[in-house]
Order: sequence, then structure tokens, then C-alpha cells
Amino acid sequence: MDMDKIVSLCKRRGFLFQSSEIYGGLNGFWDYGPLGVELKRNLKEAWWRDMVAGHDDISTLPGAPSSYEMVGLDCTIIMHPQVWKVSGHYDLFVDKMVDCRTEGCKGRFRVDHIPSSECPLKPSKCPGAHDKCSLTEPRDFNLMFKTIIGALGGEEDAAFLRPETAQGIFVNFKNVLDSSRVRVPVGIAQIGKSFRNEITPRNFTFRSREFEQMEIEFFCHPSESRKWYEYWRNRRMKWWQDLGLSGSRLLLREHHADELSHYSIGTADIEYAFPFLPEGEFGELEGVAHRGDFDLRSHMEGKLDPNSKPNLQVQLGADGKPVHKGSGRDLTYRDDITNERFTPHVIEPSAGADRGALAILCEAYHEDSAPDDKGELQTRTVMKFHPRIAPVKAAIFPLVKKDGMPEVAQELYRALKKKFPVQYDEKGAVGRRYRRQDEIGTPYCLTIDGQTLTDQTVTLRDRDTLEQVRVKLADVVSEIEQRVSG
RNA sequence: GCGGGUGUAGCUCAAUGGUAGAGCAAUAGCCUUCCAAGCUAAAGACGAGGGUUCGAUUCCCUUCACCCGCUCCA
Repeated sequence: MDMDKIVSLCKRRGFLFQSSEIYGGLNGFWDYGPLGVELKRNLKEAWWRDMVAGHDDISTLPGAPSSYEMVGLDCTIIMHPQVWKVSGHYDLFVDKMVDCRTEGCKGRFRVDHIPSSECPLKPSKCPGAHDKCSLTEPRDFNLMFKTIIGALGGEEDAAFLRPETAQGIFVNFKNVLDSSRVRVPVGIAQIGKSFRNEITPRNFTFRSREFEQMEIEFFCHPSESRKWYEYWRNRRMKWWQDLGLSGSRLLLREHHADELSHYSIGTADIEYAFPFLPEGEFGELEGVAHRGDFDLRSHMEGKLDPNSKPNLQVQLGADGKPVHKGSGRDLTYRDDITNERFTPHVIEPSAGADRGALAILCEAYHEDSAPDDKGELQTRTVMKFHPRIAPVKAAIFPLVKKDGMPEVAQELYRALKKKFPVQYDEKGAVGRRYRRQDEIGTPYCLTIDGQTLTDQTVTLRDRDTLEQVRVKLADVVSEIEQRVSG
């Protein structure tokens, strides 16, 4: 599949534009056009409905150890700077890097990786070991966006744009428990923008500097956390499959032990074979991580020492005090039935909304052949979106622009428009109108023809099969409603 | 940040040291009774800045962006 064609269609039909394009663009930033915004909203709304608003907290869902509750949260992008110091981002998001100026090398190396890195010069040595090596001074690559709070603010008023939404959930954990009557096990969900100064933004929207996450922090009893991890891993995989990413291009990959973060007991990536990646390679769509009690403990006690695995200890400075002090608040949970007090363990399904939208765009793109009015096969570009995700749910056409057909079509259009995004089109040949809708992935087209005027039925044309069935005019709204929901 | 490539209309491309041409799309209208590329009309571009030159879209420099590779991705 050709990524260039997808990028071109996204621009041409208004799914995605480069940010600030009229000024030459900005590396790592992308805008959603009229169709793109509908697509992404549909994705986020499907996630929110399926994970949060529509969650059944009475039943035990298939694969779940028990019933559980789900609530939402929407917190600020800028938080107290201490949040990032305690979470570890402040220290871990800065890499010292050197570049080698030497002809034949021109490499870039992380300073802390130099001893295990290999310089391309022969004989094989580590960077800097050859006489010819010419390394720059180590320079900081800070992945967090810095900003200043206050109109008169200086460096001492520095703050950060969040690099993930998760921390906002951890620091509000106690607020949520105290205010909403929820009991562990409970998930707190949030959709929102995050920011990372990626060193090399690339591959369309895949690695952007401003991006949107859909995250759940799921709090549970430590003894049940492994079962919950497995539940969420499978649930999230199935969710993406149900949205149409069901082929061999979607992969659930469990991390090896040596790949795990210092606090994680298990992590699985849900990955998609994006067309811009080399054959056989997959890119991360969502990570489902078992984070143990790392985050809540950090925000209670202070930044934990990543080298103290498996029994994490607060990282102490030369003065014997915590390098980054925690809040000192008690974030443990008391089960008021068993009377047990514990620090909940956390399972974190963290999905990329932009990556999800991109995967859906890539998966939807198809070229097939369809006959024209002379019966000859023509190439057809069609976006095969799941009806639930499609930006436009239906299009309404009068077969011809006379005999009262436009009036009937417009009346139907108004009735449908009250329920969801639909388009009305009376321009040109009807075949051309069908193709236009195919290219933006509209799943259904409704055509008012001569027969409509006598028996009050219209044709309903399916985007993927090209088949038409006649539906009573009075039933169209409920018919489309039923087809595009879930 | 380094190396290589690219940048002309909404999209895909062409030509040229004397201010650019096409196809498709889009717009208005015509024709059309079910799967685009029929007809008519009008509209639309040299990524940005600087330099050389009588004159730059073309040559040079800088910059921005995109693609490939190196690097990075907690």
C-alpha cells in the first residue's frame, strides 16, 4: 500500500493538514480538517462510550475478575512542576547526546550509551576511541516542553506541558475516591493533549510533538493485578479489532522481561503495521502496562530510584534527603468492607488517539474496480471506515434534479441531519456522486428516484458491496441509525 | 543534529534566465432516470528570505517543510 496516496487523500479531502501550512509548516504538528475532526471525534467518543460512559459496573464482564467501576477526569495540561520531578520525567526525559563530526561516521550517540555503542570506523571501537573521532560537547536533549507561568515569570517560574495525561490521574486519585463513591477496583479515564519534544518527528502524524492520548489508570488490589492486566490487555485488543483493525496488520505484543520499565511487571503493546514502516514492522498504537504501585508511592514518598528494582526505594541525594520530595499525602486505599489498607496497583491502557485515527485511515484505504455506466471497470478509491467511525454517515441524492426529486431528498436530508452528519448532493451524474462519497468513506447513499414519487421508497446503496435495496422513506432514519450505531 | 533527495494550482505532473502549461478535483450552468473522467464558462501555482543579473520559478546562499538513512522514542 502506498502511504503517499493516503497522505494525498488526507490533504485533498480534508482529513489532515500540516500545521501552519501557509507559513511553511511546523515540524511535528498536524491539523485535522473538516472530515478528520469528525473521524477523530468518533474514535474518541467510541472509546469514551465503550470504556467509561457506557460501562456496566454491575455485571462481571467477560474475562474480568469481578465487576468494576469507571469514571472520567479532565485535568490541566500544565501541572505543578513537582509532578514531573516525582514521576521521573524531569530526570529521565533529558538525554545527554554527542554528535561525531568525522567523515564516515557522522553518528549521534547517547552519552550514557557510548561504552556499549560502536563507532562505524574500523577497527570497531566505541565512539571517541579513534584518533579521528571528533565528538561535540555533550548536549541536553530535553523531551519535555518548557513554559513559563505568569506574565512576569522568569526561569524560576518554569513549568512543563504534560508529556502524558496519566500523572493528572494519579495526583487526583484521592479527590476522585473522596468525591464519587467509587470503590477499588476502579478505572479513571482521561482524553487529552500531551506534548513531547521528539528528536525526530516523522511518519506523518505517527510521531507528533503535540498529540492526544486516551488513557485509563485502573486501580486494583495488588493480589488481583495480574488478572486485571490480562483482562485489559485482551479487552483493549478486542476494542481495536471491533473498530475494523481486525486483519493481520494488528498485533498484540507482550514485552520481554528485559524490555520492561523499571517499575513494570508486564507490558503489552498493541501495534499496527503502518504502511510507512518496513515490511514486517509494526508501530505502537496503545501500550497496556502493569505499573504496580510505582506512581502512587512516588507521589506519596518522593521519586523512586530506578536502580532499586525490585524493591523500589526513594532516591536519596548526598544529603540523605529525597532527590525529589513527594506530596506527603496518604494515597493508600482502605477497603471499608474488609478493612484492609493497601496501595493499589495500577494497570494502564494508554492509547494514542492520533495514532488510532492514522491506523484507521490506513486500514480504510482501498482501491478496487467498479463498472462505469458503459460497464467498463474503473479504479475506485474507497475509504472503508467502520460505519461507527465514518465522518459522514450517509449521503442523500435526487437521481435527477427535476420532477420534484430534490424536494423529497432535501426533506430526507433534514430529517437525517438532526441525528448525524450527512451530506446532500444534486450535482452532476449520480455515479460521480457515489464515487465522491466512496472517497470520503460514507457508508450509505440514499437516492430518491422516480419510483419514490409513486411508492415512497428510496434506494439504499452500500459503499462496500455497491448493492442497493429499497427502503421505505418513513423507515430511513431508523434504518441508518441502526446501521451506524455500534 | 548529520548525509542524501524533494518543494510549481486543492491533487498529480510539465516547461523555461524574458513572470508558467496540462490532467483530475473544485465553482457556475447545461445535459443526464443508478455507479466518476459528456458540454460550456470562469477561477486557480513557482515554500520563504536574501544575492548575482537589465531581468530569477530557473543560477548561488540562507531558511522552512516533506521523504530516505543515521540517531532518539522514558
